[in-house]
Parts: sequence; C-alpha cells; structure tokens
Amino acid sequence: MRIATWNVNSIRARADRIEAWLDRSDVDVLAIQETKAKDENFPWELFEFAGYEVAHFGVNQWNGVAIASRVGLKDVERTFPDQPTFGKPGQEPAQEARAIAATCDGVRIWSLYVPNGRGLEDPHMPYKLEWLRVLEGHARQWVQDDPDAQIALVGDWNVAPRDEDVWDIQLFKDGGYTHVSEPERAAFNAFVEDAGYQDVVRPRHPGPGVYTYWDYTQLRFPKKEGMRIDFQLCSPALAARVTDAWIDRDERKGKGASDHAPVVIEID
DNA sequence: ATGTCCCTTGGTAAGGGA
Repeated sequence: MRIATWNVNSIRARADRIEAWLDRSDVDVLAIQETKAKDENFPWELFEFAGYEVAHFGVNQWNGVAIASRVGLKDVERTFPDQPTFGKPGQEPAQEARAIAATCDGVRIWSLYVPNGRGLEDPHMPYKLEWLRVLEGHARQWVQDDPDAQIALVGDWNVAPRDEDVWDIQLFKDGGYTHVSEPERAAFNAFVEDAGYQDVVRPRHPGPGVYTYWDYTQLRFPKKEGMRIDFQLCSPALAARVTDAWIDRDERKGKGASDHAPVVIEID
C-alpha cells in the first residue's frame, strides 16, 4: 500500500495538479491538508472520477483536511478527542478543521494540519503546543493499548525538528522565527521519544538540504531554500512494514504548484 | 528575471493567513 501526504494549499486552485498527480503517483491513500474549502465547495467529483473515496473536513476558508482512498475508507473521525480550540482575542474559541482520520486497508490514518504558531510570543504558539501535546497523549495511549496498532500520523507539522531542516538555521534563530524553537521541537519529538512513533522518511532521505516546503516568496524553491516540515510518523508495528519512502520534489516545480511537495511511503 | 499565492467580502481593492 502506498500512502501520501500533501499540503495542497487550496484544493480548488490545485484541482488539475492533484488530478494529474493521482494519475501518475499510483497512491492508494492521499492525506490532504489546507483544502481551504467548506464541504459545499469541495471538488468531490475529482476524486470520484479518479477512483477514490474521499472524506473532507472543512468549516470555512481556512485549514481544511481530507483523506482520499482507493482501498477503503472506514470510521471517519473529525477532530481528535479534546482537540484544543482557538479564537483571536475577543472572539469565541472554535474547533478548527485540522484533523481527520479514517481506516484504510487496516491502517488508521490521521491527516493533520498542525497550527502554525505565527510568532514565538503570539497566542497561536501556546495553541500549537497544546494541540500537539493533547494529540501526543492520544497517540501514546493508542500504541500502549495495542502494540500492534497500525497508525500513521501524517501531514504538515509546522515544525522543523533539526537545524538542518531549514536552509539557514542562523537566520531563523537570529530572527526569532517559529518552527525551530525548543518548545516546538520538544512537542514534536515527544511523538518519537515518548510515544514511539517513527519518522520513516528521514532515514531513507537524510539531510541536509532535504525539504518538503519552499516559500512562494524570495525565489525559495529555485534557490533550494526550503524546510522539512511535512512528516509521516508511523506506529512501531506500521513502521516495521515500510519498504520505501520519498519526497516528490518535482511536484513543487512549474506554474501552479503548491508550496509543499507530497511525501510518500510504501508499505508491504 | 522575478514584489508570492490563495481566500473572502454588500467586492471590483483590501485584509487575513501562510
């Protein structure tokens, strides 16, 4: 089985790209982030024509996550239990469309769009950290309850866990940028160190210089100035089945590309 | 060579988010 994760940065603006990519990538499951669409604006027919079932979770023009599968799509779950809410000062906190799960051919797949954080002192940062903390608690419990659990936590994590995961770590540190701070890295690393999940892509494609995201501005892509922030974390039992993994950097090329590349794993 | 891209709205420009 082949599982991909891809922050598409608008499902409607990317419809042709996604259709073409499904045609040539031969993936069985595609976890999508940043659809930027409500259900009523979601291009259901795109997936139907391509032979995929699809489940979507979108409440407004922000965020939005989906899972498309041609190997079954069962027990769809929108948001994880006790998922933190967010609202700007003066606004009512609300659930955001950042997590959707489904079981596809026996694998429990979570399509995740982790909050950005926006700034080290921004209210969005404690939201991001709490969001990851609560999710990690569940993830740890799932594998404690069942050591054979087949779970894939995939998506845009908005964290660069290592210095080599950005093109210029000094720029990030001097500038006080998000994604590389110790609290963010600790929140991410807990999935690996405490819950026992494995990044199954990095060992096959170590850095430096291996990225999944390149900002649209500043010619970041042609200058090879990117960030590794999209990950597939597998439970121990699922990680043992992984036979291959790659980042489809070519999909970032050309006009009309998302700013993220798809990340793909192969399971026996 | 390069001042991005995408979404929304009593819109046709401006603001929000990444």
